[in-house]
Amino acid sequence: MKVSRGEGAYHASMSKGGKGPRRITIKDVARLAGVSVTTASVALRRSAPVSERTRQRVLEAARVLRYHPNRLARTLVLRRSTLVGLLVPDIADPYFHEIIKGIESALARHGFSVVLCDADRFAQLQSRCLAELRELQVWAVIALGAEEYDEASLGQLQEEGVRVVLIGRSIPGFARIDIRNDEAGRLAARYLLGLGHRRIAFVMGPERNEAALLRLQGYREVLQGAGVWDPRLEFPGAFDVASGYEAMHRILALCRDLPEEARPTAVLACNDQMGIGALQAALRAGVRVPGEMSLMGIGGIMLTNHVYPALSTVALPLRDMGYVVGEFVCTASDGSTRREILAEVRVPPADGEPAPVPVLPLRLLSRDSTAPPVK
Amino acid sequence: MKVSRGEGAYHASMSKGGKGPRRITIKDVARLAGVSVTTASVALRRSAPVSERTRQRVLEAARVLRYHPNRLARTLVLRRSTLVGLLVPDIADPYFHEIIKGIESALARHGFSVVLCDADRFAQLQSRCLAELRELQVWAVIALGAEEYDEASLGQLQEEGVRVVLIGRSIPGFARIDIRNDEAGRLAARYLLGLGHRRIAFVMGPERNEAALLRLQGYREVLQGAGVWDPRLEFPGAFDVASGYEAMHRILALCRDLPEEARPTAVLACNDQMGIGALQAALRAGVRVPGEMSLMGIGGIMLTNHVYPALSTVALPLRDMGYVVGEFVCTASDGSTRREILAEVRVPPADGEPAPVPVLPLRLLSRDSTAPPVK
DNA sequence: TTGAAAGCGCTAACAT
DNA sequence: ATGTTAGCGCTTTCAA
Repeated sequence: MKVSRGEGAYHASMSKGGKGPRRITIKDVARLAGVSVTTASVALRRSAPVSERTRQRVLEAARVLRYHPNRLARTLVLRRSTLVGLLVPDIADPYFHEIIKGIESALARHGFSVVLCDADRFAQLQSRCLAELRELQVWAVIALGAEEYDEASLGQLQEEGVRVVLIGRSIPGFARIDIRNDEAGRLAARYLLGLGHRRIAFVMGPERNEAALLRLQGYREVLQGAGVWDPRLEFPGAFDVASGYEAMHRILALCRDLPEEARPTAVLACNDQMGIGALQAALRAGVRVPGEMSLMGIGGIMLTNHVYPALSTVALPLRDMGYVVGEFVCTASDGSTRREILAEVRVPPADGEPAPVPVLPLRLLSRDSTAPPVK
Repeated sequence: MKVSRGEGAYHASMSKGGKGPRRITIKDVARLAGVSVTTASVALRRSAPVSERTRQRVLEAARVLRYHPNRLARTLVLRRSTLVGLLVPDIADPYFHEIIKGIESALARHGFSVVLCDADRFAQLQSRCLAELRELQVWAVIALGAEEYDEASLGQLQEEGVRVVLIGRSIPGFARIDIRNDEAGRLAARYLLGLGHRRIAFVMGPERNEAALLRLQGYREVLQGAGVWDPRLEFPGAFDVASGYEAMHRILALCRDLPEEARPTAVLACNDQMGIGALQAALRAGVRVPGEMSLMGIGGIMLTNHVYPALSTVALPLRDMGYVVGEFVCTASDGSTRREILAEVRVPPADGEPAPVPVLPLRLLSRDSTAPPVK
């Protein structure tokens, strides 16, 4: 069980751990540097004054031994974890990628690590994931875009001091950060209107999805404002490509039943995935895009640029938002945990505290799938 | 905020932790059940015989208190982590999604959690990620598809007893699991040949990417076997959509310089992303697909089904492979760590031990982007 | 069958 | 400036 300068350290290690060499601990560093464990710790962490000479000795020992601190042990004693749980309904959903990257880069800057939980669209798995994260003593949980949350588990976590942040859905009592979804809907609708379209169909998102509802609301507002809203032009969808495909089928079917002037000339999909599905359905049906029909999505995922014709869309500041979330999780003090942050708009000063809300602009990407309607 | 019958337990907690309620520990459970910590532990883990009555009492207490064990503490004392590091060059790359899902489901079955490290294509970040994972005392590291690995860090990790598994690249001394990339190349080439194509261009992957090289090799073999291989029809690429786009531009330029009969009639991209880029470039250039040019990819990512026309491809058993990797990491005993596993083919019996290699078949997906060449 | 004690790797009082 | 002691939450000897 002795270690230090390595002669036989390897040998001794075999005794306890069972298999594999024991890892280097701060004890080894201390021994090699000829100081106490405390001094080694202090020298390494600069948490108290140490003579420069000893500090160098300790650092040198750590270098030689390739010492890396055991973060689990540190967490245990400090009662401050560096693990953050990321709950995502489907890692394959491109909508989350930029967000995750943003989150990761913020967390990395602060020395946090990400535990990934792909809940795989199952509500039941979500509870298990949350239990797992609790066992791992995570510092925070960031929950992405699920329609349904296990509020009880989430609540318990928060009770226990874990920061919980929701994206894409708000539940009273929980912090939430999101982009301005309603504004995205408005922006897209205004753009289509500006192009000259009057009959603009909408492919909706999942019924219980708040982000989807907000985008729909934005669309409605603008169309109503222009006096061209028609509820019959709103079609159900579920955020996935297939449902966009189906929706477009229904839209085309409707077109056949309608007189020329009553047909929609543009389709706004509540997200890019559905926009891409719709595009595919239109092309397959022989509909020219944007010649006969303009199509657009919301989101700005890379994919929209990789279809032909490239899909117009509203680019959401997903990565920046992710970054904000990461920063929030790392820096928020306990009191401010229950506030909402909406990018793009400064939240009303909730409790006098200066709102830590960066402005994350939405960008309209006018590409090849949209054009003025043929008269 | 109070903890069941918590006579005073809660109170005591506020003293140390600083902020937030203390989490329930096994001590609390023991106290409530009126037994020692040891007995509580034993009852919970069934690690030794306990009277049924006490066991029930402990279980009940744990239930009431909503006790969840601290996995970090357990790891510390048991010297057996439940964390597995996942090193991925780019979480947004769809190629990894199914693999990750497979890995996750296997790991979850065994009670392991995933620490995600998005190395973001930077070799330098990779070292930091690896250091981070070591600090987290991960049980294993699964490294996905990087061209370049920090072999030193990886090696040290393995020295320390961490299981290291590589996907998409082999380094001597490390375990590796992958699909049969060469076979995928062969399968695609044979299919195109079978369709009647004789001049088949190939868009290559990154030069140092082993999976890419193997696919290229399979393609060459088949074409050479048929006596139709032409090195001038091999174009550089980098696995991303943009490089597929560019490659197709070059191919089309070549077509203009070539006499009718010497022009390629099909393009095989080394992965789906480049196939999609090539498709886009072709469509944009007014080339009919598959009328004038057949296009296909390798991989079988969802995306191929969401472009128009749907891209033919070779579906790789990515999810299954991921699952195999996960299982491997959880179950492998130390001795077998340095073996290679290739799906689809039984590895040569390395050391007499029965090869734990499932057969994961490749599937050719013949879709709308490929057709016989026009004569 | 149960409990007391020791210790995993680390850090923070509190001495010295 | 440095070392001693205690303890984070847990499990496992080893006694009782």
